[in-house]
Amino acid sequence: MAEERKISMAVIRRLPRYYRYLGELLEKGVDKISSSQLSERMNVTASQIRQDLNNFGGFGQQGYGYNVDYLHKEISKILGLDQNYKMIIVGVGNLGQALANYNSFEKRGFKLEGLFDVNPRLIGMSIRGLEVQDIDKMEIFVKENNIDIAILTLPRIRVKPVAENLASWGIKGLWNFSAVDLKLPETVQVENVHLSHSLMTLAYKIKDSKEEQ
Amino acid sequence: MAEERKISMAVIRRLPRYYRYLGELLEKGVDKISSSQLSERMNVTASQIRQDLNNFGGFGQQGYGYNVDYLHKEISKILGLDQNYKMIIVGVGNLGQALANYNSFEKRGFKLEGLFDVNPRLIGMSIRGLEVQDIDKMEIFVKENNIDIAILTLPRIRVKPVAENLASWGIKGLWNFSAVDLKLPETVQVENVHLSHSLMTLAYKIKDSKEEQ
DNA sequence: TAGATTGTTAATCGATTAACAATC
DNA sequence: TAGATTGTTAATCGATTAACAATC
Repeated sequence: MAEERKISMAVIRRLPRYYRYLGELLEKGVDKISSSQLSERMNVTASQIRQDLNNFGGFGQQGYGYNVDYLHKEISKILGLDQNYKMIIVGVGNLGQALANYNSFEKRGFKLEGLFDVNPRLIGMSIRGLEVQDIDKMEIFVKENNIDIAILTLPRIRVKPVAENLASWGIKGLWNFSAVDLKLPETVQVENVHLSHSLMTLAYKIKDSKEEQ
Repeated sequence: MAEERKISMAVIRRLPRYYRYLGELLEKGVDKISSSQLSERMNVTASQIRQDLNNFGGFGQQGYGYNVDYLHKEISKILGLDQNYKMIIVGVGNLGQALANYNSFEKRGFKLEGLFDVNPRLIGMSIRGLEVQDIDKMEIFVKENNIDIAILTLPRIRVKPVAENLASWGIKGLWNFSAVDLKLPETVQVENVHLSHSLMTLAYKIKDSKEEQ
């Protein structure tokens, strides 16, 4: 009964990249690929690809390789992309608006259902057919519509209480764009996008490359 | 002479987080902290903090701990935040506009100097005092103004040639928001922000947490 | 001085790579 | 069948944690 598991985050974070490359191959009409061919394209070792995939099962065929379409579908299942997710955006400032205008998330089953803000100037505004609502209405909305994911694009000071509320209302995931580390019950999954960290890392890389000459 | 180096990216990517926590402590007026106090706040081991810092030198004092202000400044130097960086945004769609409106980057020395797009409807538009310019004018602009960093927020198909041009014009870093892996001469440093990857990872975490119950 | 906490070495743990037997 | 390539075990490498001597 006891499923051996606990796959490392390092592996998981490589899956979207495999998924992307396989999608591109699919578009090009390539129907089979070996781990070594893929490794060359992706600049990783063939060994790593096989190890990564074999965490989830044997998707290939000895002597042949991997069927691109099949592997692509399997990875999408592993990542949970065969599901649909209902999302809301909390904080409709610049970044929130930008994400609201993205339509590519919907292709993968991430459906935007609501927009919320405290700012009266924004409330009532419409983005891609959705009206920005007062954040006071969020509790009822989340509960009634069974929202899965909240995109947090609000000022860092306001994030903590909002996240805690959302957690208590049964949200499953938070996509957090604020420079705050959230400590929440483990019923809620948090994925952080720390843009400032990323930019600082770029600064380091630039500095470091100069020093190497 | 031979400086022993090559610090792993794992270490580097933790530095901005240390930097952030130290900044918060500074705001609170805390002037000293031990690795174990910091480790508790940050949810990492004290040992890791000391190891990480000692890659760059001894910033603490036995029996005392670390001076918050000093350590904060030192980390900022390590990351290269004591420098100024001139940036441009290439692709002034939703995300490009959102980033253009961010003012917090400037506080750390990242100065936005120009905006570029191909879309005639966007050209001439003004964001925070900067006019969107035709991408044709980018070469001269980058060279004349010694631009350090280009923020790439353009459609994935257009990224590759633009990145290659920028590289040849002497840009030092690319902050790439498109789902493309760039292969460029090592004079150019690339930092990717793959939002779609991040969202897929969140989907996995949600799926995985459900399965665990 | 005694107590505290660093800097650093050594031990452990995990992740990546290499190798090869299994098998299509 | 022979050739190719996977799945998987074993070897290596690197990163994290533990331990403790140095020292403030």
